[in-house]
Amino acid sequence: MQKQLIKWYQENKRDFPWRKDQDPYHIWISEIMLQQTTTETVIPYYNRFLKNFPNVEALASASLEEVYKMWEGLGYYRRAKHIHESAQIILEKYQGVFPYEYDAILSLKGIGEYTAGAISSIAYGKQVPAVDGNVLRIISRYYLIKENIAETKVQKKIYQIVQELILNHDASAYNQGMMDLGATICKPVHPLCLECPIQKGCLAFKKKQMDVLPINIKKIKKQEISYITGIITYQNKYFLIQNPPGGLLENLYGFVQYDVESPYSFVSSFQEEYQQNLIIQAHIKDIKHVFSHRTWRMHVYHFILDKEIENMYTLEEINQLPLSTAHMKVLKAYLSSF
DNA sequence: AAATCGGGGGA
DNA sequence: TCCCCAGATTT
Repeated sequence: MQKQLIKWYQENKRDFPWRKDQDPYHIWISEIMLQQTTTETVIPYYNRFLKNFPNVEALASASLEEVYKMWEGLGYYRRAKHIHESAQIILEKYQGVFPYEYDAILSLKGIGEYTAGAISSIAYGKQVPAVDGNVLRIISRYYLIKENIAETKVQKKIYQIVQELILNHDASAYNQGMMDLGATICKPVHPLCLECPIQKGCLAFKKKQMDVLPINIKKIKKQEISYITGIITYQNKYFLIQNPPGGLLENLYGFVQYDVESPYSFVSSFQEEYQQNLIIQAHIKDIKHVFSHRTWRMHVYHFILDKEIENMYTLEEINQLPLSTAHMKVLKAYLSSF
């Protein structure tokens, strides 16, 4: 099936800004952004990022906060920290040249087996698999693998299969072809088998099992947290905190919120933490924000301080700070409440 | 092996 | 509501 897939890819490949050349820096940035993120979402972020940080040196010499700002809204913010850290490693350890060896690439921060394979094959033409969600799904269907693709054991098996498939073939075209096939033809639901270039050898199509494969069972329990979220102002300034490293939305800025029931409890909690008194001004809005593993219910209130304290910012200053999407919603709700 | 880490879009 | 998306890292 390799030849049909590669031929199909060469004739039908999608046009993306990161497919204009094979510069490893470009491939790297795109692959990091594309982790668990759709291509349509990435395109504007990619273009803006390269405009601001055109090469490794520019990225390495930027501040972490500037990189976070470019990442604002894209999610999985550790990627921004890792990409910045890796740029500095490339500068110091590899004289600013993106490493060529697979193991060196894999050892960079934020690069796992998939991303190392994608960069190695696309930028350098190496014979390495790049097994992502698309490949797991396509191979599972093609070979009628009725095992749970969420299991490491099954993923290793599929990696081996792909490794043999790409021997003596164009791995770059194969890997990218699988991604395009998965996105446009061999989709998770309602695959377009009649248009598929590798339909002939596909066992799932032959056995009419394409709608039940792949089997992908992962248990995720989503907890729901209810917050009072405080927009705390004094005159034209807003009180913001920076999230501590290691946790959710690390290093991003946001409003204070406590896991309490009422705005009165919020005032008490704030008094205890910051030794400052607050006046409850108004209820703004209730906002629901869903993450992959938890849900926030934010009951947004406006509070007023009786003087200016540390960590207060004007709207102009906030524009320069990276905020999470959740708290960007909070700010917009407040500004549109007048 | 399971948990953690964002946000958006489709059905 | 549930699932998925060019996954990686920590526990």
